[in-house]
Amino acid sequence: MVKTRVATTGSDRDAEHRIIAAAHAVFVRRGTAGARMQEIADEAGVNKALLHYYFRNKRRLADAVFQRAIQRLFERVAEVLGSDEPLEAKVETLIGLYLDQLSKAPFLPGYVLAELNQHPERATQFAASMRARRVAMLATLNRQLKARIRAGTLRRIPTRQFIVNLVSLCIFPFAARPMICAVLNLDADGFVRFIEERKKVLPEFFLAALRPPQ
Amino acid sequence: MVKTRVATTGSDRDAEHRIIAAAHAVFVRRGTAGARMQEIADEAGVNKALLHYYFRNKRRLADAVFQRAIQRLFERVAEVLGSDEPLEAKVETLIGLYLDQLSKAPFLPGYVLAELNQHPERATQFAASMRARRVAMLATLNRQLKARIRAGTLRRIPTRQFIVNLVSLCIFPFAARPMICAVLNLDADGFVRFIEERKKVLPEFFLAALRPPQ
DNA sequence: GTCTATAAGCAGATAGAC
DNA sequence: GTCTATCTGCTTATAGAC
Repeated sequence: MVKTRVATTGSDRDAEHRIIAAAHAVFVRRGTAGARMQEIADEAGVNKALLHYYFRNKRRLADAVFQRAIQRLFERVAEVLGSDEPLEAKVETLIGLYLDQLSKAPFLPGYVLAELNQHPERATQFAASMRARRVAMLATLNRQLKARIRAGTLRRIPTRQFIVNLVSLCIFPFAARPMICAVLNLDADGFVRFIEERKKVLPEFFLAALRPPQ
Repeated sequence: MVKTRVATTGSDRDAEHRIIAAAHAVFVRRGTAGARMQEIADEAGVNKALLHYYFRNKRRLADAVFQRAIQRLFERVAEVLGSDEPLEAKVETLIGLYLDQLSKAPFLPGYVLAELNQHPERATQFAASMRARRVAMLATLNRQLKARIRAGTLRRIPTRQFIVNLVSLCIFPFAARPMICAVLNLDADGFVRFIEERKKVLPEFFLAALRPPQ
């Protein structure tokens, strides 16, 4: 008997979808080693055995979740970085995009970084899923920077340092959220306001750093 | 019978010291949930039971390691941030100190961030160990920035954004090391060179961002 | 496809000899 | 203080009914 699929939105479609959504939530907050299949089953509203039916074992489920996570985290960002938009506009677009996107998934960066540090094989998985975009993105950006430096309208900076600076300033506050909240004495609401403030301050700050000397 | 302590250096003093050094290594690379008492015992060259003799259980051992880690990561940094050194010098000192220190313990930031994200109770522990320095540090820095902004020798920026920017640019490259190596196609040696380059580029970049408009 | 029940393995923790 | 041996409980994974 074929089950009739009702067109519903989002998280309560079919069991498989509910499971991976639940797995995402649990892996993100506990890390792969800390996550429990039982907790995922509970959160999905199904039995533990069903997780194995769909994903065979914990490892495969974790792989699927990680793959989804890096896709979410970098898909649109890589597009923007590699686009032909002028440099200043690109920086502003990227900061806005990142801060908005991460505001909606503030624990994603911490999860991805932890996975990459604790499971070396993830780095390979990550590299593979980046390979397609990596080269084009670097080439475009490199060309833009070189041209502007030659024209004297940009402070001299290696492309890779430019990228790492930009990404650091966007991602770190989320990855280090508990640390920042402790040091700056912020509650959840205070952190939201901090990020709102950051949306205004960061583009100014970054663009100022790019202006040539004198 | 009292054991005669021979004055040796570093890691092979007594069993307790060997255990915590081993625990540090294992917790840092696996995370608390992924770490195994057996692996720690092996790395310390003692039996599992001895870990329990000295630290009673895994939780207490993990607490001790985490406490050590945050102390190493922030002790000297907080001193510099709260000192009365002039602003530009302070920035240069801090960047140099951070990049040098983290070059020697490149996995520490990833571990601390992961712990803070995955174990909410750690945030409390962290906040407690910061409380002493936190207020003084913020006050000193705030005073410096305010004075310079009033004098027109500094771009207007909220103190907390200043701190987060500075810390992001220093710590993130280490916390995201596997990610950065994948995107920039660096091996272990390439990463070291990247950081060396960064020691020169980052102070310029950061100080440029602080210069007032016009 | 989804469940219940259970097997199999492992990790943390303790008892007790030396 | 340090070891060997062992227990207990938990977690993943499977068997098999519906």
